Amino acid sequence: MQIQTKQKQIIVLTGPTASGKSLLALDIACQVGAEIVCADSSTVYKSLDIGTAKPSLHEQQRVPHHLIDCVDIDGIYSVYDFVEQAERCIQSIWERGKQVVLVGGTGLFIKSLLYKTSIQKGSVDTQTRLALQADLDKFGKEHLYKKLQEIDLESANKLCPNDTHKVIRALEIYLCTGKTKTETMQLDGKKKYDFALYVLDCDRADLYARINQRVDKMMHEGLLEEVKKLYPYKDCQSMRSIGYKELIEHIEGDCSLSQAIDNIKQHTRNYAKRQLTFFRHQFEGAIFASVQSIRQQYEL
RNA sequence: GGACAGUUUCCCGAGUGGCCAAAGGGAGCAGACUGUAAAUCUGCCGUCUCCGACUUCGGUGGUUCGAAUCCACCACUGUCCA
Repeated sequence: MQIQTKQKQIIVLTGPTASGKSLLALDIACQVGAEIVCADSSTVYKSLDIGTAKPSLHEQQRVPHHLIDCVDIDGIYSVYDFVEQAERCIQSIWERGKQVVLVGGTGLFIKSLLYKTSIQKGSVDTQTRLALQADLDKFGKEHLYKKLQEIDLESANKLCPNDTHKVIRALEIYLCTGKTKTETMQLDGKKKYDFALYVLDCDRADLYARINQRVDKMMHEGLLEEVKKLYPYKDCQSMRSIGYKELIEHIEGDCSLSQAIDNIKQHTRNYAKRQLTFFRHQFEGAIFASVQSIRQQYEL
């Protein structure tokens, strides 16, 4: 028996890593007859399997999953790519008369997909970015920050000179489009889809314990072997994911295996906390709920 | 049994008479977030009736106007010699 939901309302399931999103998504998708779209910046990569807790092939057979394994390990992927692909996926799922369950822990991806944003082609350019990076190395972060203050004081005020990452991006937007970041962002904010957004929430101590256990489980499943195999790609964007960069350090002899494992656990916990902060403040109307209560709601 | 070395705030670790509630890092908590986001960055972080007060630097006494810093003894830890 399937419960009745609005076909074009997207069920969004997010929450910190290891909160049980994937399994819940699977069950809900079965229950309402939906397909799953993943909003996860790591599972998009091929070959990153164990460390990203990617749904197994068996699970992927139960319900069609989209946006998993869609980039090569040495490829680059950005929010722009995600939004573009996700929009297409959603469209085709709807055309098949199915509902969409959007699951994932990458808050920025979800936000950019669900709300109107000025993310568009042409505001990014590797050459420009490299040049800005060179400026940073040569003249220092204060110099870059001053430059941003001159062209876009509003953006500069929101940033800290130390956040060179974002200062560079703001300058890049201006250099590529002739418009400031503040100008390009003016039209943003409206909802693009009808959706119900759930944030899986649980006791912090429980979550941290779950994370530790999951890392141990990944090691048992052969994470180290996976990383060893991918070692030649160690400098790729994909390999900066938690679980991979730490084991690379160990393989290169910078730390013991147990130290590397501890680091993975630590970084995952730190990440989970950051995710929670993002969910709390970036989504209006998000429903914070336990896995239990959501299961009840969907009669699982 | 003897010789050194050490004991600092949750952890690591600086500090060797006043400028020390005590550098720095980590953890923790809170926050920011539009094309690297599993990224990048910020704030708080002994207690309080919080522009001031109070209690801390293994323990107990002592020297001093003043001690985490000097002295004595005790406790524990580490290395070395027996």
